[in-house]
Amino acid sequence: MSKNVKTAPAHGGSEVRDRILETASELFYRRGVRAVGVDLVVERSGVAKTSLYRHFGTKNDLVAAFLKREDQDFWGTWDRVSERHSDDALAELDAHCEWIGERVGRRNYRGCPQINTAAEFPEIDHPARIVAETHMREMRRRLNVIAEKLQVARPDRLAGQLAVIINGAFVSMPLFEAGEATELLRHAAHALIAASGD
Amino acid sequence: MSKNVKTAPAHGGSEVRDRILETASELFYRRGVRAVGVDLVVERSGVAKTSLYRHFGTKNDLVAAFLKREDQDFWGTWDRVSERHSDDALAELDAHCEWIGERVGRRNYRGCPQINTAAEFPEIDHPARIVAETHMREMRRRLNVIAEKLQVARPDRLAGQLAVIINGAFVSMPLFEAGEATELLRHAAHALIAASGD
DNA sequence: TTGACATCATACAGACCGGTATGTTTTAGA
DNA sequence: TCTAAAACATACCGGTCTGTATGATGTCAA
Repeated sequence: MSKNVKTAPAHGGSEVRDRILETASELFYRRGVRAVGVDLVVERSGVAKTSLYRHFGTKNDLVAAFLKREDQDFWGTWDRVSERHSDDALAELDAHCEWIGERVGRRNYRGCPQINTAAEFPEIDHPARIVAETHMREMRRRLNVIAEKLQVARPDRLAGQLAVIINGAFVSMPLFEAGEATELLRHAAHALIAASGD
Repeated sequence: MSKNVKTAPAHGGSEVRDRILETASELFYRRGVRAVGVDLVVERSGVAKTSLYRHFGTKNDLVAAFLKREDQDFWGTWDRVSERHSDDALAELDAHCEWIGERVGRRNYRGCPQINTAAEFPEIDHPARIVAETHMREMRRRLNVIAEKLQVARPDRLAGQLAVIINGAFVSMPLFEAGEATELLRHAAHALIAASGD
C-alpha cells in the first residue's frame, strides 16, 4: 500500500482547493460562467459542496479566483517570452505576436477569458469586470514599455494600437484561416511602428 | 375619444411583436442575455407571456431576433455612411473609423452585441454564434471591397487587419480616454494601408 | 350577430440556481 | 492515542428559470 501522502501543493493552497479551481476554470472557460452551476463543479471535481464553500465563500469568489488564475497564466507566458528578448524590443514584440497568434489559432480556442467574462457581467463594479479591465490596462502598460524601447515618436498611441489589435485578435478567431493570425498580427505591428511618427 | 387605431407597423411585424423585441433588445444589450428572464421582458414590455411565446416560440428565437435587429441597425448605419463616399474609398474608411470610434466612446457603450452574445453562448452551433460569425465575415467582406478600391497589394490581408482593429476597438473601450478611439483607429488604418505592399 | 383570433391575466409545472444545515468519516499532528 | 480540523455525503431552503395551460376580454370581418 502506498502512503497516499496528502502533500500540500508547493504554492500554498490546499490540494482540494486546487482541484476545485482547476475544474471550475476549465468549465467556466469552456461553457461560460453563467452556464456552469456550482453543483456541476462539485460533481466534476469529485468534492463535497461544503468543501467548495469552505474555500470559496461564494460563486462570485470562485469566478474571481478563476480570472486571477487565468491572468497569472497569461502574464507567466508573457514574461517567459519577454525574458528571451530583453535586449531587442522588436524581437520581443514579434515573439508576442507569434505565441498570441498561435494561441488564437488553436482549434478550440474560446477567446480571452477576461473579455468573455466581462461580457457576461456588465455591472461596472462586478469583480469580473474589474479584473478584466485591470488585465487590459496591464497589457497596454507593458506594450508601452516596449514602445518606449522602440523609441517611436508617440509610444503611448502605439501601445494603445497594439493593445487593440491583440484584443481584436482574441475576439476575431472566426475570421482567421489556419495559421493566419500570427503573420497578420506581426505585419500589422510593424506597420503601426513604421507609421508611429506620423 | 381617439379611434385608437391598431396600425400594423410599416415593416410587416405586428405592433406587439415590435414592442417585445425592442424591450428585449434593450434589456439583453444592457444586462446580458442570460441575465434577463422572459418574465422581465414580459413585465417591461407590458405584454402577456402568451403573446411573447406566440411571436417567438422560444427564448432562443427571441435572442436570434435581437441579434438580427442589431445587425440590421449596424449595417444600416454603415450603408448610410458608405453612400456618402461612393467615389472615395479612403474617405469612406475614415468616415467608418469616425462613427465607430464615436460609438465606442459613448459613456454607456457596452460593446458589440454580436461579440458579447457569442461570449455568452459558446456552443458552436448556437444560433447566436452563427449570427455573430456571419456578422464578422460580412464586415471583412465589406472591408475587402474598400481595400480593393484602394488598389493595395494584398487587399485580403488588409481587410483582415482592419476587421481586427475594429473588433478590437469594440472590446477595448476601457482602454480609451474620451474621444481617443477615432483618431487611434484612423491612424492605424492609414498605417496598415501604407504598409500593405510589404 | 357570430366566429376566429389576438391579447390579456394568472397559475402552474418541472428543472435548476446559489447557498445552508446536519451529521459522519478521514486525516494530520501533538 | 487522542483531538481538532477538514473533507465527506445528503438533504433541504427559497428563489428563479423556461415554457405551458386555462380561461376571460377585446377586436375585426363576414
